[in-house]
Amino acid sequence: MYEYRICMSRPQVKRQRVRPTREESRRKVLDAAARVFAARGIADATLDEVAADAGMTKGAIYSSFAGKDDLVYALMNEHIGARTRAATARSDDHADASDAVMSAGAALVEASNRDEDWQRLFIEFWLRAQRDASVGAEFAARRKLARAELARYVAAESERRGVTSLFTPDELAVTLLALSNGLALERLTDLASVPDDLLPRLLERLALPRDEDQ
Amino acid sequence: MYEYRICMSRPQVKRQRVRPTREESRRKVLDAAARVFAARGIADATLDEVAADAGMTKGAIYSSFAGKDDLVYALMNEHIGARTRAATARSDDHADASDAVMSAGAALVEASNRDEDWQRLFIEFWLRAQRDASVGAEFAARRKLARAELARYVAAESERRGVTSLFTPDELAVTLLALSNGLALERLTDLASVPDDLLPRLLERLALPRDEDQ
DNA sequence: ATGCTTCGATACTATCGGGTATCCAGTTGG
DNA sequence: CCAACTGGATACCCGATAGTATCGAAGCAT
Repeated sequence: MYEYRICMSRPQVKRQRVRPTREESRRKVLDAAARVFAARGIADATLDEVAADAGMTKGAIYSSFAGKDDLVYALMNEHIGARTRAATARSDDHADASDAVMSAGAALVEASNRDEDWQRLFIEFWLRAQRDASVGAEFAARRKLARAELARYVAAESERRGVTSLFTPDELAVTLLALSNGLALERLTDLASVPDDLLPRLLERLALPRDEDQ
Repeated sequence: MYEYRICMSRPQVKRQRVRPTREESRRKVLDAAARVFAARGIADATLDEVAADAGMTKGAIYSSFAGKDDLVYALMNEHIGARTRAATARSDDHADASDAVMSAGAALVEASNRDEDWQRLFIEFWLRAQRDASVGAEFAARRKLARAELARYVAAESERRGVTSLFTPDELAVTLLALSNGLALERLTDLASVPDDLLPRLLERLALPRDEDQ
């Protein structure tokens, strides 16, 4: 139980840290913020709550972040980054184009249903972006990137499979984002209003070409 | 210029009111609230601002409303009622089903683009409904009614025209709502991301049957 | 070791905004 | 014309919360 050696000779891992590094604290604060914001909403959550959830005090937050805004911003950047990465790195091992679209749609629905909290948070952040010009500009820029990336993916896939939709890749990309958010809005209002297979079926209808070319 | 008669004999319209009736005040407050909430958001707007915009003081608001919540609620009820009425009373004088869908979609886009403020307000109210259970229940109930009405309309139209979509009227209804909101979200983030003809074209593709029945 | 730096806790301030108590003046009924 | 009533103005309260000043303690470098 007693680690005499640590006291008697210089241990190889220096000595046990008592104070966490700034990065550790920053992480804890961010994680706590994610939880508290999700549970209570950004506007209603207080820094004291976030700090308490992180097992610290407000002082710790102000030590690592410029203020509440900065914290929110950092959190959103992280989340959006992660989501983008997850969305781009999906496998596509379906021979049939229809199957591929359906399964991609199903995966999207599942992901979206899994963290409803984040959906709400996203909407709240969107609202914030609408009211605050500087946040809005940054938000729009990031969103544009996400759209472009999605459009590129759609274009590559349809090229590869040799199918052409009625809609351009850009149009499909923005439609996908819109449907994803719009259906989530309805679903969070009333679970029963949006069947799980709706989005996949919509995507299939939209992404695939007419059966008979007109 | 001088209305002697009014002073010399009892006028038929009693005497000119100096103090407005409660209904008049209520109206002025509601109108002011619509403006101020639209401009600054519900959460950020203060009752003092609303009162000032109405040319009154906070006391007047508390004389006609139980509090800020009550005011917000009354305003939303009015707005949603008006919107629903406007949506249901639309004419349909297109022989071709495709034309009909496209023009209905175009009208919807135009209406949605016209009052962006209200779109934002709607989203903010949605968020409020998400956080507050009692508001949420009421909101969900109203939304359900709107969906059902829309679905009934879709069903009647497709019956009349003898076309059957891949999707049920209920599915089309919720999809329409979702697309409308989702695309508005994207458009308010970045005007250029959503061309005006996108929604009509999407609706046409979704509402009309396959060209060749599979 | 020693002194300088940094992290974070504590305690405080400032501000803001919803809500309320009170009072005055316009209205209405008799 | 007077008395009772009521809508609205004024001034206040009070809770909440973002932000800050300060200080002790932990760590790091020489």
